[in-house]
Amino acid sequence: MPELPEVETTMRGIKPHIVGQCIHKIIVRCARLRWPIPKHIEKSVKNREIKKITRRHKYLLITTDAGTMIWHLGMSGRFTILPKPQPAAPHDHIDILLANDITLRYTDPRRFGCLLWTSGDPLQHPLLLNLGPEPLTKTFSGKYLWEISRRKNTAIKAAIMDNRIVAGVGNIYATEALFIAGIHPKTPAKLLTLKECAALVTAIKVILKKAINKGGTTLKDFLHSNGKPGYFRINLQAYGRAGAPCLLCKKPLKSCQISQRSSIFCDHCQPLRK
DNA sequence: CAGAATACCTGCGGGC
DNA sequence: TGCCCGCAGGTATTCT
Repeated sequence: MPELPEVETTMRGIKPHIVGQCIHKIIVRCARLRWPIPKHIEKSVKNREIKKITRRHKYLLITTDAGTMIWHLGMSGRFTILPKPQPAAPHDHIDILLANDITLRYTDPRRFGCLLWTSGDPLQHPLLLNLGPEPLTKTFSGKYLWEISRRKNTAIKAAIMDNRIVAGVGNIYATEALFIAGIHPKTPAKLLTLKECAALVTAIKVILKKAINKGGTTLKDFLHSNGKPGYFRINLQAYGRAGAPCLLCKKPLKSCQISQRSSIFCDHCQPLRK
């Protein structure tokens, strides 16, 4: 159930095992992910060398000498590195067999993930073309968020989860960042001051970096005989704590829905302005 | 156009 | 115990 830090950790975890390796074969057991896996994928990747793996938004881009696999983990996708072939369990939809005998396995119970292929520049793919800046770059600044918010009536939480505004802030880290910045998630974006936007952007960067660092400690777990890397969770102050006492003022945290997603906040520490 | 609802799936925990 | 319900960290697509 990956957000950006989990995708970043996944990338770092599998990278040393797959880059430079030749793809012996790809086994697709179930092609019905969010979109069907292209039929030609077997032919496209066979005997190709993996040149690099990168991340844009929550997409993992595995580039070979012939083209790029565009991979998304959806809500429940994960990769496992298997040192030798293993029987497939339920939801083990894809295996990539590498020349070094290692298998890169993709498991995804809910099948909200996807595996697509492009022979061109993956950043020009329709799914990636209109994404906003990466949250950990300088482009994503308080001033940027403030300016783009001037014409946005929508709740600030919906705005920071809009991947056209900033790419890769999911429900957990949006919830946490708003708590840290002391901003009510339902505040109309256009009401935020420049100072509040700066605080929110800083909070987003801090929480994402903290999570990525925490994920770093699990990197070694990617190479397992039968193991599953499993996602980590940093200490969360708001997400998942509805009804529990606010860590700042002890009042019970409240819950509400924003864009069909649950949002946790403290109505004392994150007062609503309308 | 913006913004909100809908759709896609399976698994899990809680209540009865 | 077993069934039913609501909920889950994703986002493209469809709607109003």
